Amino acid sequence: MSITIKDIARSLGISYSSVSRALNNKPGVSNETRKRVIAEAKKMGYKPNDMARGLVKKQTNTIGVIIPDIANSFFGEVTEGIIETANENGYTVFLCITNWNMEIEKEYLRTLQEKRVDGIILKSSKDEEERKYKDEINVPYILLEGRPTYGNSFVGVNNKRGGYTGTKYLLKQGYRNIAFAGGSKDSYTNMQRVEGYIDALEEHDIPINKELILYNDFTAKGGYKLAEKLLNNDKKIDAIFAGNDVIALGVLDYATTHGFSIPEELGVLGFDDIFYAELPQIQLTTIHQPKYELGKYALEILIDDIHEGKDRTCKSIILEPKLIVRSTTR
Amino acid sequence: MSITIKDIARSLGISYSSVSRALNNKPGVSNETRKRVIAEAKKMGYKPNDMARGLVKKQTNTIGVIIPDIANSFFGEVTEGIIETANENGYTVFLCITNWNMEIEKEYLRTLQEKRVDGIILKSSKDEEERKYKDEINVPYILLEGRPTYGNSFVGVNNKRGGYTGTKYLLKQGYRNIAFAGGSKDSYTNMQRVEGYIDALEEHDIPINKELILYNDFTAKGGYKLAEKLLNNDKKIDAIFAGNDVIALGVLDYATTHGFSIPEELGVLGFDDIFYAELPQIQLTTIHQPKYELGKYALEILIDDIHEGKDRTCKSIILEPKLIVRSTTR
DNA sequence: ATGAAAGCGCTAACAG
DNA sequence: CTGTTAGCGCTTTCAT
Repeated sequence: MSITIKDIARSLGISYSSVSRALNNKPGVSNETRKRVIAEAKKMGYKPNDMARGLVKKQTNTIGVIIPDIANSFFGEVTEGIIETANENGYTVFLCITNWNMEIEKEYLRTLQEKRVDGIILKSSKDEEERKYKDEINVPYILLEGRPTYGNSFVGVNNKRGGYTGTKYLLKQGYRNIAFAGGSKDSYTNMQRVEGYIDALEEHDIPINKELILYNDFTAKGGYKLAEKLLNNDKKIDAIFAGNDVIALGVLDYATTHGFSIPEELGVLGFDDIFYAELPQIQLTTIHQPKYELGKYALEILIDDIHEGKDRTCKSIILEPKLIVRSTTR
Repeated sequence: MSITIKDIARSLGISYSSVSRALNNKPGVSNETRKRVIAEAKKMGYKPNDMARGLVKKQTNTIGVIIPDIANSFFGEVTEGIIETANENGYTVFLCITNWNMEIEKEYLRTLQEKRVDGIILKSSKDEEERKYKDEINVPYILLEGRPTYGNSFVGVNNKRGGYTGTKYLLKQGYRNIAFAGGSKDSYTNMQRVEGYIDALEEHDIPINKELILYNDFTAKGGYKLAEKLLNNDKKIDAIFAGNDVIALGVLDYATTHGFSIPEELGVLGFDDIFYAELPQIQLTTIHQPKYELGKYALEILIDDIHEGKDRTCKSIILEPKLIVRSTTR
């Protein structure tokens, strides 16, 4: 069917190991034969078989990336950083989308290892579960944006700091009754943001009201529902810190369609700084995360881990988030 | 290093072909041994090697997807449809992002074939080039959203119809001096939309003004630049039909920040209906494409092609786009 | 039902 | 410099 080095060896009347050497730029072939081999290979339309090669070399130049949701442009941008950096380094990536489903996540972990990927970048749907993977994962893997685990490399931002910075800013702008519209409770990053939020309030001697800290999921719909719960009563909430930008979009949706004037009557703060946050129609004040860089660093560290092999050191990169002031806060 | 069927055969004192049969649910093993094998495999933490398997079975249960840009949520949603459907069918996908770069695209085509993917879904960065791939691609592949090519399966929407429908609507709403802010000239889909636009104008005996049909690329920045060119003069343009939603966002950006009242003074129409188009702050009137379905059908047809093998028939699915009226048109 | 053996396409060690 | 050979881990005949 498809043509192999044996075919081109036969066609040239030489041994196929010579063909292999020639094609791989290995020493041990005369320039003469090397040229002939390369020419013949091209002529015959030869395409090396990576599986056969991988089988003997025990490496595939392939990595697996597991993320919960690609339509969310936060992950879209992170993924872009990963894939582009991977390609620059000669790796191809298997992209796996879990839809925040742990069963699917585990299934992927299995599949990727059966495909013998050289490494895995994982954003777990349930950060707490990550620790249990230790024994199940036998290739280098790196945790992305979750809970740093002992013994594994990690890349993420300082979420607590982000929560703190954002809340401090809202306070400084005169907001006093600030709610938190979170994503999943299972999300470690989400809870870190909440902790930062609490820290800032306490620093200002504002009592923490549990009823103002709500969770749903990381979608616009979730944000809409939370906004409804928070605003459709007499709680007099004057600002909502959203667990991420997509949630914030949902909050804005509810608020604008229900007559809240923004930013005077209600301040809205997001987290991530996705592309759409800066559209003139949105102008969302938010905590910026360096998304592309997150992906880039994740991949670079993973490659280091792969090269270091069995006794790799555990690396950790924590980037600092940054407040971006736009128009949804006064 | 990693454990193999030989290891588990040795540990059980049986031949490794029996192990293979047991693990693959093939006949030819007693239930007794089958159970023992499965238990032992689990106990030893055995993970089958897909490369070895693929080498003999000549199939990888892997497909390659090549798209220009994942950050654009149009492709994000299409990709989601592809990946989810792939997984449901037991396939894993290599995701390749070309950044609209033809060199990278060709490189990917090579790499994917060396990885012996079972099939490829391709959205080329330059639709015209697709035809040249015939000889270079030796696996089933399907064209996504480009120019249907003789001899290949295809999935896309009726772009001409979309351009026509949108323009007719603008006309009906009383807009008369309608410009087209396109993406790349190399994009067949883009040009089809332009053709539909022209058809509609001609039907109303409105002369075509080439100066009102401009091209840049499929980004918000591109849209912003085109809007500047179109609006910053005395051309009295009263509506802009954008090549896609992201372009439309750029157009809206320019228009709002330069004091044009929308939709009275200027109507804006997009194409795609990405998630962000329906945000209350945006409310973009646009031509809806069934994105998830596009991906889903693409994958399903590809699988059919793969199963049909050498003498596969060429299938083609053309979906109808649909006008969604929101607030950027009167 | 089980085992032995061939072979998928390739790399790498070993002779010559 | 070149050819022979032994695997990589697995599936699949073919015997037994």
